[in-house]
Amino acid sequence: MVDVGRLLDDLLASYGSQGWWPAEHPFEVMAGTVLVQRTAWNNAARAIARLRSNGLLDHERLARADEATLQQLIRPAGFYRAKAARLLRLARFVGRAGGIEVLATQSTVDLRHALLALDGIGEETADAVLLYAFARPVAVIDAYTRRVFARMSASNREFTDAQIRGAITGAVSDAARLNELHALINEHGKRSCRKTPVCATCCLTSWCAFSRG
DNA sequence: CACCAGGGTGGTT
DNA sequence: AACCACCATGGT
Repeated sequence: MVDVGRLLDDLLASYGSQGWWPAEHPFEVMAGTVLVQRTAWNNAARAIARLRSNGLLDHERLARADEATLQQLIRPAGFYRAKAARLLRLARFVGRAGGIEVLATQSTVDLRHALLALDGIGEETADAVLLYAFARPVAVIDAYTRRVFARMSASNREFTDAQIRGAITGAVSDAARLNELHALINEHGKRSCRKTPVCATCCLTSWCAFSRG
C-alpha cells in the first residue's frame, strides 16, 4: 500500500502548505463545498464573494433568500439552479439542527449521516464539510486521490475508497494534516498528467511512481 | 476550438 | 455494477 506519511511530506516539500479552507466561518465553508462542486475554485470564490456582499453567508438569512435571486448571485460558480437549491436545503438543515454551534457538538458519525441525507451532498462533499468546516479527522477522497493511489501502487491497480481511507487515516490521524494532504493531492493532481495509465515525462515531483524517474 | 474544474443525481444497460 | 446525461460558467 501507499506510504501516506511520506506522500504528505513529499507533497509539502514540493508545493508548500496550501492553507485550505480560506473562510471565516464554518457555514461559509459549508456553502463553499456546494459551490465548488465540479467547479474551479476561482469561480466558486466569486460566487462566495457575491453571497458575502449580500449578507447571505449566514444560514438564517440564506434560508430565507429568494431562490431566483440566489441563482443569479451564484451564477459564476455554474450549475446555478442545482446549487441554489442545494444551498437552500443546506441552510435549512443547519437551522433545523439549531445552528452551527449545535452541529459542532454532534459526533462525526452522526453529523456525516445527517449530511449524507441531504439531496446534493454526497460522500466527498460530506467529508469535506466534516474536515474543513468542523475540523474532524476525516479523509476526503476524490478523483485525484484515487488516481494518485493507483499510480503509486505497484501495478497501477485501483483501490477501493475504503482501502484508501484506511491507508490515509492509519497514517495521518489529525485534522490539520488531513487538511493539507487533500489540498496538496489536488494541487498535484491539477498539474500532473491526465493520461492513463502512466506518463513518462510530465510528473513534476520526484516521488511520483508514474514519472518513472 | 476542445477540454476541464476541489460532484451529485437519476436513468439505462 | 458500469456507464450515461444533465447541471452551466469561466479559464486555458
